[in-house]
Amino acid sequence: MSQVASVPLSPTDAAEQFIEQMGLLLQNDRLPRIAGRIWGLLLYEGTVFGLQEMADRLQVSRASISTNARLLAEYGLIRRVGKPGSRQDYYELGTNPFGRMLHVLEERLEHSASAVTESAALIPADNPGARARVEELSEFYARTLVLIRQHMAETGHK
Amino acid sequence: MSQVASVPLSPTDAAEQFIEQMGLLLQNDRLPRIAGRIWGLLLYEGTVFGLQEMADRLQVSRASISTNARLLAEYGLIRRVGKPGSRQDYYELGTNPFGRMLHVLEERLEHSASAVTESAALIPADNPGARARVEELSEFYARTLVLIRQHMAETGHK
DNA sequence: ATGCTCGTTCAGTATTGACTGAACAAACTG
DNA sequence: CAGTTTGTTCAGTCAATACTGAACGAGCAT
Repeated sequence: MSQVASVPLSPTDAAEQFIEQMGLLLQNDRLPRIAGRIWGLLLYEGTVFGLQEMADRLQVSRASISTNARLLAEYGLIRRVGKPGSRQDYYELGTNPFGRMLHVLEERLEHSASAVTESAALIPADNPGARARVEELSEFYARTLVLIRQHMAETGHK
Repeated sequence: MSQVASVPLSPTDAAEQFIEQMGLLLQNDRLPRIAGRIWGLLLYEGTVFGLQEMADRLQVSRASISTNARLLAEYGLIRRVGKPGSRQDYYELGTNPFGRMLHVLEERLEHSASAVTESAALIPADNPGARARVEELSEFYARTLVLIRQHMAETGHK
């Protein structure tokens, strides 16, 4: 008989599963897979990890951890912290990480929106149809952007 | 002196510029660049285009147009139409294309949300901290999903 | 100093996925 | 019928980019 209902896995398996899931999931948002795994690890464990420690745990080169941890810290999803008596770099979850995710989304949308708006401005006046259609797209982006911002304000994910 | 204010380009240049912009922009959403260009072309011109015609205009193989036009039609962003007396495939903008974009976003979010929810269910009960954190992420996705759906309902982009 | 322990950088490799051209099938045309 | 126009499929190529290992540099420890 096969298991139908979802059954808790062994502790490490559940962690692995989640970490890999995050690797794939953040990859959809154009982050390197390793960045997603780091994020998954820190979220799952909820504690501080050293750079070397993460490299071992995720079976990945130190170089990759270094690069991707800095990337995530840049985005504010994680934060670099010090540990007294150690000269290693440690990382932990950032404050309000979900808000930071929305922020990243917001920035991307902004970028897209302004690209479209600029394109619209370049359309010759003798082509009102094209201009109207492109402006409609531009407004669509603008509305979506407003939506995200409202959401951030309302949920405290500012 | 360099041009500071945005000046309308020649008709074809404005089109090219916008089309290429769309190519890059949709690429951010994990669509092939050519799909973005097709979308840009149909949105800009607002008329019906034949498959061969698009291949010529975009300087791209028929094979690519075929594949990517079908992809966009799948997403509902464009629509395949017939033309009396011709056996070519023609394509035009779909109805409510912006709503379809939101729909695609919605589907992706759904997928991510359920992946996270399933992962949470696999976490052993003796690790309540991890489970709580993962569930928080799961709820974050759920909230965002609700937001998108409200937006779709409100703006008529259903 | 000398040797460690770190993190970063960089050149090279590997992987992924987009794009193409050719071959094909189906449906038309004469 | 043979020959054309059309769309699709597929194997192969190309391009982008993630990842690695090695080299390096800075700071510690002894």
